[in-house]
Amino acid sequence: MADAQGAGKTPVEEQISTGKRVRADAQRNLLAVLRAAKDVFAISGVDAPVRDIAERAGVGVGTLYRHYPHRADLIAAVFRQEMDACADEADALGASLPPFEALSTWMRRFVDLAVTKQGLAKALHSGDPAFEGLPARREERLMPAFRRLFERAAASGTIRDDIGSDEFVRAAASLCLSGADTEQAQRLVGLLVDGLRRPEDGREHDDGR
Amino acid sequence: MADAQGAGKTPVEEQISTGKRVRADAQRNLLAVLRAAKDVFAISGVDAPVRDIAERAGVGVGTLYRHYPHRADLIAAVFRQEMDACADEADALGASLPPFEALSTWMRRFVDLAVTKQGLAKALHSGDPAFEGLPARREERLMPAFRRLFERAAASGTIRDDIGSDEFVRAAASLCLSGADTEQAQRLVGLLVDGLRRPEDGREHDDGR
DNA sequence: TATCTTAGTGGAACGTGCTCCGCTTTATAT
DNA sequence: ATATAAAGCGGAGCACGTTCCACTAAGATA
Repeated sequence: MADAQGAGKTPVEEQISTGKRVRADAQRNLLAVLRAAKDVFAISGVDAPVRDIAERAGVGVGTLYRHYPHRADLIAAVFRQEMDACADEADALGASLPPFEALSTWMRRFVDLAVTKQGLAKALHSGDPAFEGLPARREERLMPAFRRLFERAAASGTIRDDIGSDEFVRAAASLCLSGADTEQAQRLVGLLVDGLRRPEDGREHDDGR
Repeated sequence: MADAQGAGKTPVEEQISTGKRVRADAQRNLLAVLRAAKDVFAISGVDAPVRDIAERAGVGVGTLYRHYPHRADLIAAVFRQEMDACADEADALGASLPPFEALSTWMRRFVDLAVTKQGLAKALHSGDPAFEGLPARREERLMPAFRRLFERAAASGTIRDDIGSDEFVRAAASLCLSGADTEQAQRLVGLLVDGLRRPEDGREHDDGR
């Protein structure tokens, strides 16, 4: 049995970190497959034919299987990749936009990710070992990136101070995972974000009913 | 989508009970498929090719799919069938053998069933709606049949009175489901059954260490 | 630069699930 | 008994997953 490399490292990282020689074309192909898979999954869902992915990546199916022996490996790799990208973007937004705008912009990005995850939810809960590392990755990479954005907004005084970052993001996630499509989820989470914004001074609204 | 008929009724029962006309050949084929599936599952596991089952039953794959649109339907039907047969046998044994012998003989039969179920365990816990009715069936048909045997043995005074029927059968089941093969499970449950037998009068063994 | 070694490639080929539809068999009406 | 309707049958055919291995070309060696 091929060892499922799980969600801890990409195959390339794996190979590099274990000191093995990695051919340049192999790296290229790996990346092409990953990108193709991301697209195809988005278009046709995670049950899309392997051949479609291989074709889009411009490689043979054999190559695809070489890198990702099981479909779950590929799904995990794509998802991990997207989580990382989303986390990176949090930092980028934090460095380029004012606190509240960075947060609200990033939340839209997060919704995209979370809605996608919906389709993966069944797979995620299948107990497949390939998915084992994903929750940890979320906690260790995605959530901290989010918290930095949130806390910066909090420190700037532009958001309410009676909502915790964790409960906020959990609420957003549950909106996304409740069966809504992207449009609807964006709208609902948008409400949440608006609600988070601290009212303008002197125009506080009456939340005491 | 064809309606999964679940584990509540066999398709034939379904058709008869809904007053629909059922052709004789359809009934024959249905039974043949069920028997073939039982055999093939036993030989090759529940992932055996559909074609193998159809061939053994002497029907085309189309016929098989007509009766059991999803593999889970077939598995559920086979398993339900076996549970019922096992329950029926409890009553038959109860009517033809002395209390303790009836119980101990039936326990061997039960082990066969339970060990088989091991292979199905993953499928059972997959959440497939086809399996929904099975646990209920076990409680409503198999367990009562067992309890009748057990209580008859208890009433006849041939077994200890400090063990409940439920804990006893649960213990037996857990021995079967712990990864043992049939041989081993039979031996272990045999121990359990021997332990259940009330010691001969005047030759009580010292269980107080 | 020319040669060698072998990691890596790609796609033919095979096994399987599942569908589709022309044909067969059964049951009913006459 | 015969004709008619349709339930049911079976297996060819297609899509897909997965394996296998002859071939290609990247990188090491001299």
